[in-house]
Amino acid sequence: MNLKQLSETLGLSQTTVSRALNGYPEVAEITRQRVEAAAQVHGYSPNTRAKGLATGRAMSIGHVIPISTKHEMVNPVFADFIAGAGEHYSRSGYEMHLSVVSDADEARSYRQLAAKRNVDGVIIHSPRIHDPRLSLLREIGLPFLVHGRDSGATAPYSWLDVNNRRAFGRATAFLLDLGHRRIALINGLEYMDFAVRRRDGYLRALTERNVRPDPALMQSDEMTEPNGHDAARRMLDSPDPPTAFVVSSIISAMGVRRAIQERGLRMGADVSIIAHDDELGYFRNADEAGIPIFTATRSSVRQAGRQAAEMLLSIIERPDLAPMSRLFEAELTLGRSTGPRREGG
Amino acid sequence: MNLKQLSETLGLSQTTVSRALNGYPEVAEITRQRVEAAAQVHGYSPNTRAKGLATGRAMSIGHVIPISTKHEMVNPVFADFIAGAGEHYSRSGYEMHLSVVSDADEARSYRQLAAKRNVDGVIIHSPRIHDPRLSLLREIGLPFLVHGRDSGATAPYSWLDVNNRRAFGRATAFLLDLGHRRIALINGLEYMDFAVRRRDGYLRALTERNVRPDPALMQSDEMTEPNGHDAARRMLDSPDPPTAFVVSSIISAMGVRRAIQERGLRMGADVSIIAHDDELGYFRNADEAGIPIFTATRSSVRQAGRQAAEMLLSIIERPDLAPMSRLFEAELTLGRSTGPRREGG
DNA sequence: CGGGAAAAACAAAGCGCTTTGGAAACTGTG
DNA sequence: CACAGTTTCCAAAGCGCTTTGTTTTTCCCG
Repeated sequence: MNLKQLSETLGLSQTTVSRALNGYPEVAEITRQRVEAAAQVHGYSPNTRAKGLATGRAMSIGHVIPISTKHEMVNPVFADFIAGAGEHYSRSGYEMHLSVVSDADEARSYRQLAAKRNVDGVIIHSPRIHDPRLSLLREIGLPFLVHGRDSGATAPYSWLDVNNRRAFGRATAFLLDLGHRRIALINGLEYMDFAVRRRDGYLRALTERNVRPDPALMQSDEMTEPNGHDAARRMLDSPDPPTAFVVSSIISAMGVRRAIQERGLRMGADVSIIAHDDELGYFRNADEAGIPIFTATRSSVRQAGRQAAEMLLSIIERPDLAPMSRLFEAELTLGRSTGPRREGG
Repeated sequence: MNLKQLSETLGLSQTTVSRALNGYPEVAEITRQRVEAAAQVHGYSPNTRAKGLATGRAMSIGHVIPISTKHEMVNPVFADFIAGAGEHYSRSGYEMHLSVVSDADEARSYRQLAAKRNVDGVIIHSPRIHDPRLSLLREIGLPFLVHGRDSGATAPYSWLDVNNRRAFGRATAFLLDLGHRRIALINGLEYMDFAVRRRDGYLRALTERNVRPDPALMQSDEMTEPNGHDAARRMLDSPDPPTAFVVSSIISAMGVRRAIQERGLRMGADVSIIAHDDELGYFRNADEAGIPIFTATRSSVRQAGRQAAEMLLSIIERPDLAPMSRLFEAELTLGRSTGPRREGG
């Protein structure tokens, strides 16, 4: 059923039916209700392509998911972020367009998205430092919002981020307060902006307390369980092992915990861990009693997705607005994985 | 730049340019090259909405991601499946349309997808038994492919699945061969078809060896790390604990491992685990030496995504074809998590 | 009851593409 | 050189919607 057929059924013109459905004031309330009822009955929804062609709006947001060519891996937080964003899109009548591309094709992918008029805007994930996507999108004039920040950017842009520096500073300070001095950092890849900020926070907290950072205790890699395990294993087996870990992800933290337990050490009692918790659905950081397994800097990536969607849509609706940004603080939640440094530890 | 402008630049009609770009034989090779070069230079790509309107094809595939209202959780294998499917879509000139909906809105979501002509087909994830989506889609005439199967379906349909019954039968038999008799099953939610099949395989293997299944050793829940831990903890603390576990996911298996280690037991030596491994990017089941951490029934969900996309596209291109299906076998890979039953275990 | 303003409905153009049916420009041949 | 047969290109219609500009209908009041 299309608009023409529906209007014939109703004995009205296409114009009137269209206006009725789109809530224009020029049509009598009684007519509108008649039209809406008929649309309901016949299961009519306007053809997206036709509507988009007529309005010039795609009513669709693009997410370009790069595949790390190195490990062919999808960033696990995408799923939750996208779930959050998707919720808001549906509520607002937008759709979600996904492109999965190898990082080599990323630029081309964005250009096509714009040229084909597939989307009204895009969300940029995991920005790097001096991320070329920002200038590219500015050049092609596609509205965008960055999830994260780009410390190297020269022009203003809209973003949404968690205060990574503060979070990791607090986590490190907390461990220092517990008496730890050998504190390791298991970080994400440090060409990512968030990873640099986290390291900054970590380093600042150490130096503020006159603890000299040790490169041997700093690791930067993809945040997988095996990588976390591997790094922790190496550090724990070294002559002067860490007594605490600050870890950029719950997933790597599970690897760290494994390394700890393999060595007969007890997490919390012998070795402490603070992890960053994105509140991924399948890794709820809580035991049966509801107590966090890991002491964590917590910030829901799902919630970030929702807010990012909301911000991007308002940017699209009012392009004249100045770039907007939102920074939220991560919560430091006490769990079972931290404790005072043991004598001799 | 649109078609009209491009054709004016070239001094050709829109018809000719369109045909040239779409590879029709009616246009001279020399002209085609000229047109293609110009398109390249001006960065021309046809407007998707206009093209879709004219052809009646959306060139887009829908994935409806249901959010479990119970736990607000996104199935973690989606990300990898979608990555695989997305790869194939881009290669074939298709796009990917994602809808995130609470399971209550699922039916409406599919109807809208069809009515708005947003997509040419959809992939159904995680089918249940007597899944209402199959008949719904048949009713509205939207081509679809099921990732998994629906044992309760009455009419034929196209699907792609891993041989869950066989995989879990083999895993269980393998443990029996190692001398285990108390074998637990940590399964996914058993209204999902795959979970039922896995239980079937498990039960069949037990009864074939005259081992009586024990309901206390069978758990069915969402496959999260805490759930795996919780179930394993309860079972291990029971008077007659299991000496081995068959687990439906690497993620829950990590919880099982945690419970084992907490009790001072050694995985492999004291308690065995076989897990199903979807080969998720961030949980590569391998240690530094490349040896699997968990003995596993392995089947790449990413690869499944690729193949599912391929199958669905061919169904769309030739709707007259009979329903097609593909069943692959999971590989049983030996890792460090299994060993013979210990005396007294 | 007539006239003008407000309300309600409409016809048609246009969004950017594909595609049908046809015209023009080349071929080669008798 | 004329003619049929190819090649090569084109004008225009149509996809299903929105929206502009207009017409028709209704309403109110002097």
